[in-house]
Amino acid sequence: MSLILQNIAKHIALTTAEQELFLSKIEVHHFDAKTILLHSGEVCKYSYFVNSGILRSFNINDNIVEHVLNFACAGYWIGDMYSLITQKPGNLFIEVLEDAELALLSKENQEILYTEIPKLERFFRILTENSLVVNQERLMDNLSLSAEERFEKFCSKYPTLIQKVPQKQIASYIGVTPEFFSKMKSKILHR
Amino acid sequence: MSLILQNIAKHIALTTAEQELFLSKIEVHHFDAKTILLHSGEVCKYSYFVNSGILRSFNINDNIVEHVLNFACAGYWIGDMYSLITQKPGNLFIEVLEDAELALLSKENQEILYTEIPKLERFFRILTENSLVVNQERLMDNLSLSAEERFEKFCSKYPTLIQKVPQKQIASYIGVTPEFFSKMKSKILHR
DNA sequence: TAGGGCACTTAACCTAGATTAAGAAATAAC
DNA sequence: GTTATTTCTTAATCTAGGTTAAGTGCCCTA
Repeated sequence: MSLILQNIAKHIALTTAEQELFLSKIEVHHFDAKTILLHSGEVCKYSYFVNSGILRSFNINDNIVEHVLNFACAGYWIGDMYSLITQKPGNLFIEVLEDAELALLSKENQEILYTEIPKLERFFRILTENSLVVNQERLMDNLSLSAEERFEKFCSKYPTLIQKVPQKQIASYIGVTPEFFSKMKSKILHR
Repeated sequence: MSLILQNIAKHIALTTAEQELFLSKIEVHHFDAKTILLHSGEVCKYSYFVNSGILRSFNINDNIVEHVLNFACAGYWIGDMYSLITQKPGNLFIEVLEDAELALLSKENQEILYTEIPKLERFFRILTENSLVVNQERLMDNLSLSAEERFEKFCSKYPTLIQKVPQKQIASYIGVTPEFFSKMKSKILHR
């Protein structure tokens, strides 16, 4: 069974017919690393489910500094939630960091699926709740932990990412400059 | 019509019977300022909808420093989302800051309502999506804006709160110490 | 009406992390 | 295989915001 159906099955039970309907509403595509799926200023039309590869969402401040909002690897969804909801231009970029196979669910198809398989409201509610919890924890961590502690948490939470994404992006995710991150890293190693 | 039904009506349409069913599943109570509705370490049993008054959720770090996660005034929901979802002990406190009338929706009744009025899945999905968007923006703000800029945003977003909640709690919400907040405030005034 | 706490202010000093800059190492491009 | 570009490191210097501490005003409640 496809990863996305496994993902759904963790929270709700779909009949075979519903599964087929769901699959008929998504498009699976391959994207090369460095592809930008969404630019700041565009309206986000899709939720992206990651079958394989790694993506990130980020914004750019004053045309200079990047800030990573999220990483997504296999089994995760990613998108610009603000832009998806409002269908107004967002300020996020979504980029492929490592060659990826993605399942694209368009906003329109998502709405169609909600009416045809109301159970999916439940699925996406649960998904969103979980994201919210993770986000709230990260927010509190940013308010209360040191950069080093945030890095430790990142390591235990996303052990696979550390080898795979450029460390300046991890620095950005935990909220420090690449230079400070490098200093911190060598400080940790030398003890 | 009660505030909570108006709130729901913004996103989904309930029949009169459904409205009555919904109301039968919530308890409306009055709480005095300073009441702690939820302590860190407890399992959160209710979502709280604010009819009037002001609440906040916060955690306490190393038994010393408070960090405000959210304020809630009339028309807002508040709870410990992590604990509500998992039904495990959370680390948030929920406190009444200003005498409040609250509608309490227990986790069990919420689940019952989901089965009896499936449309409510949609309502709470939308609610959670909106919270997530707000949270993500706050996270990015904490990564990219100065304390002063965060304060300005807070002022334009929650103008009513500034007069009503102790400023050390606003300081905590935007992520600075009360001392620095005070310094910053007088700097802003003197120009 | 006193007095014990909070909330707020002010000021001196301190530090985690930013900035700037320049070189080394790794990737990518040709 | 060489050059160009990006990433990472190191180090000096700087600053936003933290810490400590002492003092002021203000509810409270007795």
